[in-house]
Amino acid sequence: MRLQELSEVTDVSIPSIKYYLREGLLPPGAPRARNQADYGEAHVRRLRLIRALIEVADLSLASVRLVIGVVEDETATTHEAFATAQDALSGRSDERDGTEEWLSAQTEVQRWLAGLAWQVRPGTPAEGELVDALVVLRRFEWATDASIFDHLIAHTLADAADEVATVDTAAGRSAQVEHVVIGTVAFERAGAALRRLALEHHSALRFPD
Amino acid sequence: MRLQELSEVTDVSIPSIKYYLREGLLPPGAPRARNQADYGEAHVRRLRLIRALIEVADLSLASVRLVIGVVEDETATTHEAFATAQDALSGRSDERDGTEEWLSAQTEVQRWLAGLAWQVRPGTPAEGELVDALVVLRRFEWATDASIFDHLIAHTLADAADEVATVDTAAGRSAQVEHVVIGTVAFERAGAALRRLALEHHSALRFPD
DNA sequence: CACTAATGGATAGCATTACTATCCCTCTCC
DNA sequence: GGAGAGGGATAGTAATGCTATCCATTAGTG
Repeated sequence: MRLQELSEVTDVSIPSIKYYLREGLLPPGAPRARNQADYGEAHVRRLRLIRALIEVADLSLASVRLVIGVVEDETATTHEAFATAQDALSGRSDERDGTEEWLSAQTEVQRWLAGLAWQVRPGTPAEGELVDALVVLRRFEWATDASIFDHLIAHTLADAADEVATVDTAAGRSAQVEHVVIGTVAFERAGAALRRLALEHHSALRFPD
Repeated sequence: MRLQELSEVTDVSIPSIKYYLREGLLPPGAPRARNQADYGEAHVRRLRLIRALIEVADLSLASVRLVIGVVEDETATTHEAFATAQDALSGRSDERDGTEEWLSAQTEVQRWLAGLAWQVRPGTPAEGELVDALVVLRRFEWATDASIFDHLIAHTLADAADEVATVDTAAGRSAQVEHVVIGTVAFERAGAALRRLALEHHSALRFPD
């Protein structure tokens, strides 16, 4: 497959593909000659992964690079790879951490998480996102402690179990990581969208006017 | 309250506040004199809303402007205001719409949504986000139809009902919209974070190594 | 009443991100 | 043997979200 065909199949412009090649997000094609390269299914898949991360997960190219790094790393254990990928998918910057207000919320979130006894690393970006959410809920007098999140636990845990169960143990590490990444990204977006539709539905029921 | 104090209380720099004033996101303070203005609680709240939308919901200032427009509009009905706010919170661009692949997924999503019989407007950004998610799931052979989202319905609907129930009917329109906006933003972020932590937990259980 | 410092208003500059465009020369393939 | 695709390099660009500087005014401070 030549560059132009790759561009047509994936609906990504040639300059963009060249840019991704320059940035090392897309591996170079097999050099058929000094200036003629051959691209295959792997390149199509990689481009689709990049576009999904940019368009659906709203990641920066820097975060996309991290995710791809995990996908390409065949040395880490399966669990390590999944955990690192989840971190990269967050796209969170830690600029807000460290204020008194933030640290107070962090202490509360950590206390609450400890009560769940989940096997998660402390200090992950996901923990930081929970803290961000609690800070906002506190500022607007929605909540004071993290028990406001209690009702999310049951179904979230069940969903996650189902999603982890779909991982094909016979597949290679890269395919497994890619599978989990796509699942995370797509269901996160779908869940948020469905949540907003459900809010609209219930608002229609409660406020018919 | 003077500009500097407002800046200190909200932890937003003076140039940023001036910028928000220029952009009309923050209403001007009460002019105590030709070049001295007085800011109050409403300005603190508004700045917190802006920062929450930027930092937690990752909205652009253009989308923040839309949300604020809804918050300030006292003429719309409660339900109209909520629905419009949900649209603004999406931050989705419709650049991807219209390809054959996308339209096919859209047809499927609309068919599936019709089966739910929810009272939602067709063509909302949230519907577009569901379509985006389905397109990705199809590309990576995760799913072919929207029934992959079935398991999300029950708890999403229950969560939304709870959230709508917390709206204080005695409060003013602006306070109600602000309440719903903050709830949507914070729980969306918290739900996604908790989902990633639950994935890590279940990955640890299934792949202990 | 003098003086430091903040204010509103205006305008310009800047850093980052994600491309996009242009050259230029090589090499392929019909 | 000539059109055209390819690689490599470099430069340009559009949008976003501030940040900096200047200015004349004026408010508190002693």
